[in-house]
Amino acid sequence: MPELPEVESVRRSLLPHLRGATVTAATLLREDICESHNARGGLIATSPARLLKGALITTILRRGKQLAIIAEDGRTLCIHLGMSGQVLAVSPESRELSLPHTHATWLVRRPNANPTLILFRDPRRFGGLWTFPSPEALHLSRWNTLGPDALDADAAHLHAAAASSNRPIKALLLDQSVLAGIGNIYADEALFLARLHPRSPSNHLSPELCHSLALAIRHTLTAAIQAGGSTLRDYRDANGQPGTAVATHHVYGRAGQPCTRCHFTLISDTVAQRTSVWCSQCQQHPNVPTQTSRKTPLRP
DNA sequence: AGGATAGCCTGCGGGC
DNA sequence: TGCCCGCAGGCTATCC
Repeated sequence: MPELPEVESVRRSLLPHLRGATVTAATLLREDICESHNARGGLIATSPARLLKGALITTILRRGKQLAIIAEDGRTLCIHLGMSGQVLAVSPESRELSLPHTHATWLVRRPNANPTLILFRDPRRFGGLWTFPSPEALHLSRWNTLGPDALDADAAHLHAAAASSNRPIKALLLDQSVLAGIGNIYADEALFLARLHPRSPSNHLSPELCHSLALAIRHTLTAAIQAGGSTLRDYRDANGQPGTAVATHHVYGRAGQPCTRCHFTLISDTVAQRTSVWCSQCQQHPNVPTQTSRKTPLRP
């Protein structure tokens, strides 16, 4: 469930705890959730130093659904939350230390501040940690497979990717190599906003429809970030705060309820191997492209 | 080669 | 009450 807006919310809530902080201890409690890589991408043994022990943290990057904590000397820790992962900043005396499925911890200290304990939890273990000697090594061996960040969704790029595929448009949106950051929730929401049927063949989308869709993606993700992300059950930011974006969902989780636009009953079915919800009245397949394709105005 | 599918893993809710 | 089943989900490996 952590998709781009949730991961961005974690990044923003984590940054005040980590920027300018020194990592005084790094502990891996479960070895198989972490992979360490050398500069060429080869696998090497994980150590506290590779998990940033002794490092001064300068910033946290995000690409799609992945985070990267960057140290002044270049050391880079990539974090993927999978579907149930959490990064929590707590007091070192906190009881949350004993939460089950805590796989790694970092003790960090900022100048003139009390120490903070950072926890990585991931009950379902679809997430994980990856260490690299530099941000370049991360890009080389991991982030190079990702498409542009979905916050920068661009009509021309989307159209180019769509034109070469007849997969349903929803499958294209979920493909992280096309656009990084969209998951099941925001795919459905963006398609609703763009009035596109999730089963629309990608190569039937006109440049105008791709423009509407890119706009809808950016709008959906930006609004969700402002709401702190969608908390269905587990999601929390680094301070333990849930997000309120669920209240703004038009379709996800609303099957059987009336469409917020036309009041028809929203339907649910499997598209691209994912439970999908849409309005059969508002969301149409695009007409097969013609010389005189109509512009479809984007109206929430 | 592109696209569909299986499998990973745990927690929770529904049905019996 | 307790058990079992199905489902949720991102991503990789594998198959067609």
